[in-house]
Amino acid sequence: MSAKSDPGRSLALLWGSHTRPGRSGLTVRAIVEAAIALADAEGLDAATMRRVADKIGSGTMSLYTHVPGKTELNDLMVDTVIGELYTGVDDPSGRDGWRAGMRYVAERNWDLSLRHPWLLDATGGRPTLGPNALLKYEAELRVLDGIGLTDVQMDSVLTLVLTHVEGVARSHAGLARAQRDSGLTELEWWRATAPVLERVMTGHDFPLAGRVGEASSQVYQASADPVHAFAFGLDVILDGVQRLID
Amino acid sequence: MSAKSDPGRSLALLWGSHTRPGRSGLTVRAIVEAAIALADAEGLDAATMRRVADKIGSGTMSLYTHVPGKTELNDLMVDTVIGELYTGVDDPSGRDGWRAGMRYVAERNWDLSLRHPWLLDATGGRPTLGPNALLKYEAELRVLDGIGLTDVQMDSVLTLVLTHVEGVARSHAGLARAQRDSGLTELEWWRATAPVLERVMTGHDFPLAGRVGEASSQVYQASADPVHAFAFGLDVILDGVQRLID
DNA sequence: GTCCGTCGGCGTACATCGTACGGCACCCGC
DNA sequence: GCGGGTGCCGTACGATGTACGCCGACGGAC
Repeated sequence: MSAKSDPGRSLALLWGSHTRPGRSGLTVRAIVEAAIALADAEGLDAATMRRVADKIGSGTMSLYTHVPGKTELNDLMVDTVIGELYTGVDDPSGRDGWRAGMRYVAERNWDLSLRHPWLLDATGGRPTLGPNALLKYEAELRVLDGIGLTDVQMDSVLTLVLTHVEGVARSHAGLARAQRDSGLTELEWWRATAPVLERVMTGHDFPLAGRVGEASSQVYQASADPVHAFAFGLDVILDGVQRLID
Repeated sequence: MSAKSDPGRSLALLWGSHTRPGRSGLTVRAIVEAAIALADAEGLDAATMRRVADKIGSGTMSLYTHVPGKTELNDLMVDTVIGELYTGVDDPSGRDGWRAGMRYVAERNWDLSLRHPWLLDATGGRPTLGPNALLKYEAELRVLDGIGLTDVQMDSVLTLVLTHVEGVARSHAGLARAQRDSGLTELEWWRATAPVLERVMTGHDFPLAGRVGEASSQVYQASADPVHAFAFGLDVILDGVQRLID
């Protein structure tokens, strides 16, 4: 791993032209798209420099001519898929009221995370100030503009909703990944776990955990239900925001 | 990496005795504690099998006599630090009302994530049904028992609050990590980034993003403020829960 | 007391990762 | 036509988790 870290260069790359080819036709765009395809199909771990290069038909080290390193490639991947969010669909602010607008924002972000689960692993750390990320911020803020919130409150509300979506989406992705890695569905895993858990828990007493856990897993048919958590949490949060506005 | 995955064995390990020594005095407890110390000091990436073994004074492969693999060691680390949550302090349900109780739960979890930032990277996937995790679930549910929520609602509310805390804690940890890795403080990074961003953004127009982003970063003195997000979000969520109860 | 099977401890080896380094060959300006 | 810069890329290094198999020390049977 390199110790370098040049914010200026990263930013310039994010905003620059990705279609200017080198001698063999290699472009930044092609590299990023190959990496995204790999990550979509097999997870972020599969988006290896070697495998990306193979997919493109170039030598591994040739990638470094166009991209400083893995970190910057990740940033490019992130900003690229963020571009999918509101292109070809309605602007979030075109909805009827801030509540419907925020719900729409949440749903679009949720869908994006389902389509690209690796997004959650690739973000974190400093924000990715690419063009599409800024476009997204702008579009989402429009929903909250002019409804009686201060500027800081607008940012806080948006952050709150997005943090919620990210959290439940991460939970969803984690479960899906566990299922893929272990080869066990949620139900199979529970069937293998429950009896051992029962045996090992004898002597201890968890009345509430037992009662509530049982009720929940009965309803969810699983150990957790991110889809339900998404909807429930969004409702509660929007109710709280309502109260903030009044 | 091995392809194995034995829920039964993992559970048994979590609940079993960690103090039974092998021939050279090596115990599961010692291994786990060394790994935690490493992760606390230098991040989860530093908790390598080789480095853990070195710290203990044993051969690398000897660890595998006591622990099936890295995954299971992570689970053990997680359940162990979860044990810190409510030991030696008040039970969350001893508070005055569910609201103060939930606030306490959120704060304890937030503190834990600050003390052990790697926790956020080590969880995810299926839940870690260790003894301390169950104790935590039980203790936290007590806060919400008998206030007019159904069992499923109790689980949903708790999940919502914990998801929020996890999200903002992850944001905090990400910023701290970026600062450590890049050697740039938040302010230094912004000073290096802002001018380039300004230059590259000419021609585009982000009126709201500019206005709101400026106002926020002025108040936070940074690109984001997880501490503020924690408090703000918690208030909003608890207001929403209040409404759910009424 | 002796012997032997079992099992804890661990050295070596392998596939995989990101990437530093340096050589080769092409292409553009003179 | 030719010299220098630059795109391309093969090789090599230090990590990682862990499979495999050897060694040597215990514990029970006689």
